[in-house]
Amino acid sequence: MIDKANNKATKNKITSRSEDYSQWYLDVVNMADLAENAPVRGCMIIKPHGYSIWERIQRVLDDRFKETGVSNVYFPLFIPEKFLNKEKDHVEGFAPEVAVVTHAGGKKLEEPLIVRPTSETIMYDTFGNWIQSYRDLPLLLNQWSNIVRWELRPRLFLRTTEFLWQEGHTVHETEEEGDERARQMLEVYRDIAENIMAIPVFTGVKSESEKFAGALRTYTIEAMMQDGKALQFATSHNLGQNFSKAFDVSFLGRNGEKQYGWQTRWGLSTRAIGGLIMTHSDDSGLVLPPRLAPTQAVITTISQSSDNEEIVEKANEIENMLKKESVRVFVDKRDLRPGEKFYEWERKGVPVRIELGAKDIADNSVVLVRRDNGKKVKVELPDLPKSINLLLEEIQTNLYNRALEYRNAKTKFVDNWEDFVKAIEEGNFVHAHWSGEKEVEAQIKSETKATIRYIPFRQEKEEGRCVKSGKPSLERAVFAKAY
RNA sequence: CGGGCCGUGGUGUAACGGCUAACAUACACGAUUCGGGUUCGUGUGAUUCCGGGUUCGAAUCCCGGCGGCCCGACCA
Repeated sequence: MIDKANNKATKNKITSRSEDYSQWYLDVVNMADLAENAPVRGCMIIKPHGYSIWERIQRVLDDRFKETGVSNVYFPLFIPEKFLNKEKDHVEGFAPEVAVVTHAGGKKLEEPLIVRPTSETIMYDTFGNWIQSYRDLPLLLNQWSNIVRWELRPRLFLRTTEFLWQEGHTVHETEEEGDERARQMLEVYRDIAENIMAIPVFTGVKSESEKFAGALRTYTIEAMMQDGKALQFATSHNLGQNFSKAFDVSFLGRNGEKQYGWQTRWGLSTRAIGGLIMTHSDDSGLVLPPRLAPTQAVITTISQSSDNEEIVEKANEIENMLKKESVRVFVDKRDLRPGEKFYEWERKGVPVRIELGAKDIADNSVVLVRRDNGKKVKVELPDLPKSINLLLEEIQTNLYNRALEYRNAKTKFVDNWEDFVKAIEEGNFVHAHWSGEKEVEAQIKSETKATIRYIPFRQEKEEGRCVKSGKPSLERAVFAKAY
């Protein structure tokens, strides 16, 4: 059963430039069929480091959310079907992919329940009751949950039928305040992506046809994967009053009159893990940036039965020494051949390996090996805490710079159709003038598979002509083939 | 729902219409070894997806079914 599930995952690929990652990431992640004979793929994250990468992301994000005044809540998994129907764009966007519960308790339900594909409807139905006055605002909430979307084509990590995410929902008194919040949260995501996950991202606005179902505006951060395709890493939506009017999220304003709230919604999902893998990993396995890694350093003992006890004791000593320095460290004292242990921790992406054997004990030192470039360095034991912290930061910076360099090389400005097609073909972020027309956008998509990833926030006004239609344009949109 | 490819031990593959369906890996036992996946031996494990047909003879060819994967529409 397990093997069968693994096999399916193996065929559902995530790739780097040259390799299929399937073989090794199964150590970190396991795919499970949630139901026999159903095209369902969930994504189960096992915990080789004591806790998962997703939990690390949760911790880091939660801290940021709290800093901005957001509280956590949890709403039900099942949503009465009628709720979904209240907002027109929203229902049109999600209806095709919701899973519906029609039977329960051995009986047919009078009103079907849907398994949440997102929680706007059930939350906003409640928000109306919670908010009475402008004094109740802003309402700043976040929910960590799983959701289900019956996509036609699931893809490991990037588009699984069930996935984990965080969805933030806020209500504000004014349009300006709402928009500011939407942009603020986008900035939080950018910060996490770049400074914690070492993934350089671009920020901007989605085009009309790419925006969230029911949103006024969708802000996005986009990353470049090693295969030249773009990945929408996270989004933040300014919902305007679309939902507040549909669900009566209203309050008595300062002027004594009834007003509708201005809402935002922002989310980041387990897709981010897919982005992480596809940004940094190499053919030997996962590569985790130190600030994110659940385990930052692993001490591998190299021993024979005669000196094993002494070496393990030393390893524990070093472990305690590093824990005092807040290094997340694990001791691998298993009696295996060294090579076997080395390969295993490499595959799991631990940033630094600390090798400890008889030779090291003899001269009171250890050997540090970097995951990002494989370089080895011998360190005197007293210098270890300082060296390892420096090394972890160096790896973090190196990973970011490496990804940034790659992305820069994969970002092009073009001004005619021929160059556009070529640049898309080669897998680039392509800055090009666009007439702003939906039809042209659709035509470009059908001819090249490229979609508008974002329209940059700040750009010089520049006169140009749409690469496809030739019509005048004042700004560039950024196109790419995307996941 | 359309287009393409494919179904062989647990897994990954091989086998011209012809020998007991082969190899690798995994697993079990024993020995050996330990600063980059030690080595050797022994062993367990397949009605070649299902049903029919052609043939002296089918994993292989034909028909039907079932199932899977990839590409497209949908999408965090």
